[in-house]
Amino acid sequence: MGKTLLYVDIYKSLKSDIECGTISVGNFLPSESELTQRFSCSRMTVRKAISLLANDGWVQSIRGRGVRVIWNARGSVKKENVFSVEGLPSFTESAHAIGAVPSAYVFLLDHVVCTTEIADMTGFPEGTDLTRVGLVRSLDGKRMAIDRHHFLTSEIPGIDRKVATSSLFHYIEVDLGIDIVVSEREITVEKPTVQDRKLLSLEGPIYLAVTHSRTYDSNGVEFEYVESKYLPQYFHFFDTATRNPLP
Amino acid sequence: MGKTLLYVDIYKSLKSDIECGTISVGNFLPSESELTQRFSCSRMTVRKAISLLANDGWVQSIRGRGVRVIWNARGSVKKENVFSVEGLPSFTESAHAIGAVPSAYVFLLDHVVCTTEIADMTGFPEGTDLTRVGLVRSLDGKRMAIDRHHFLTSEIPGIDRKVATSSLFHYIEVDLGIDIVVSEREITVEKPTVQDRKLLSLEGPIYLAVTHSRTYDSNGVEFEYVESKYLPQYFHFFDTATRNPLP
DNA sequence: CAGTGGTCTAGACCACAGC
DNA sequence: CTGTGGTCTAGACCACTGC
Repeated sequence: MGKTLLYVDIYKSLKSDIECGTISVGNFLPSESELTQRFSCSRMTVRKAISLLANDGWVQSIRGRGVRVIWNARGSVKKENVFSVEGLPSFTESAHAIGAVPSAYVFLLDHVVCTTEIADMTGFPEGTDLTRVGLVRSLDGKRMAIDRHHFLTSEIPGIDRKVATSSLFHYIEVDLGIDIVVSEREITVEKPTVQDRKLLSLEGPIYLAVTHSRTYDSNGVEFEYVESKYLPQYFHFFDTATRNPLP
Repeated sequence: MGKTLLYVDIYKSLKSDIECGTISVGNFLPSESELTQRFSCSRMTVRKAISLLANDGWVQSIRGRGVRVIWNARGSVKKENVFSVEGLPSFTESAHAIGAVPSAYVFLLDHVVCTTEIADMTGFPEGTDLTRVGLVRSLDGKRMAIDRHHFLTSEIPGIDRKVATSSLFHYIEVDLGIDIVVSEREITVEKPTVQDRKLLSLEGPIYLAVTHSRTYDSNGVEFEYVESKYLPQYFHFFDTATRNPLP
């Protein structure tokens, strides 16, 4: 399946060296010229691989010195019992990563026509048909999050209870053959609504971690808008930021 | 200061076209070959500029078709009265961006030697001298966040109450001439401690949005570890994620 | 089919760090 | 001074899109 992209090979090789400790934190990667020889490729290909590592927060390039491996938060938290919200893994993938058994309960599944109000919120064109899916996510039987999806029905047709309960990501990526390419996400902290309280059996005062995101396929079409609300103890988000690009 | 980097010029030019609506959401940028002619440069330089736009979440490349402008959350919230936690702006910069008057109260300023426990938390080497700074941040006189900094004293010496109260970022970047390059950040939602409650005058049950981050300079040295706790109504975080690089 | 972006090569000059 | 990464050129072939 996997076409062998040269820079992906190099990326994986270097990342593996870092994860295994062959190159430890604070030390430098082999120089670009050394890597071009080792992999028999051009310098640009090596640099592409290194830029992937840098974007992931594994390394930092220092002009005149080399490329240094830096501390990476993901490594140290990996095996703890927290549900990590990072990159674009599916709920099921994230659950398996921490050895928990995921399940889902469908509390909503219907169709609506996109109104002006919904269009403002979701970014979908007015008048289009949207599939709404409401899910309560559980880990090892304990309810921990609510997902409220809006799907563009023309792109993601045929969602039923069975699909919604198993894995929406799997259905979209494998069954429909759609590439999930990019997602914009906004994180806030809000009080639960009355419905939230019922769905998660919340009692007393509490706040939820809320994410709103829009997902695009490889054709640049937005096909999903989703609001997720997490119980605070299950919410963990990692980010790597850079301060520079535009002076 | 402003060396003219070609790809930064192209980046700014295209970004300006998008922000002004010259190229609106859903439409395509000029093709790479057209841009190479317009800017009299090689294709790689154009692609570098486009990759910056893509990393910022402005556009999405679609093979065989072009580069499409996509909806961008930052644009629609820009002028609202929310304090945006995004990229690596300083507190003062973010405050000015929404037209609010920032202020700070120093509740802690001392030195400690890095113990094993602190080293685990912050990532600093054991035995080094650390400068601790505790701040309560206010917007227009209303307390909204707590910052607890640990600075590597050897890299960031001379922090006093005056520096801490005005702008730490300005002191580090301008006065000390240190480039802030990259920062790793973790976001969670937690209950306030007793001290948090006193500092923010909190009453009743509430949760805070918490970020932990490590900041590195251009030499790859971690010089700052900071925990920030925000009142929920002031916390907004934006992120663009991609699902691909490593199959 | 022509046009697009994705990958890749083989060079070049520069700014900077360390000796 | 050498070696490093940062920028940039001028090509090439490929996979994919739309006509």
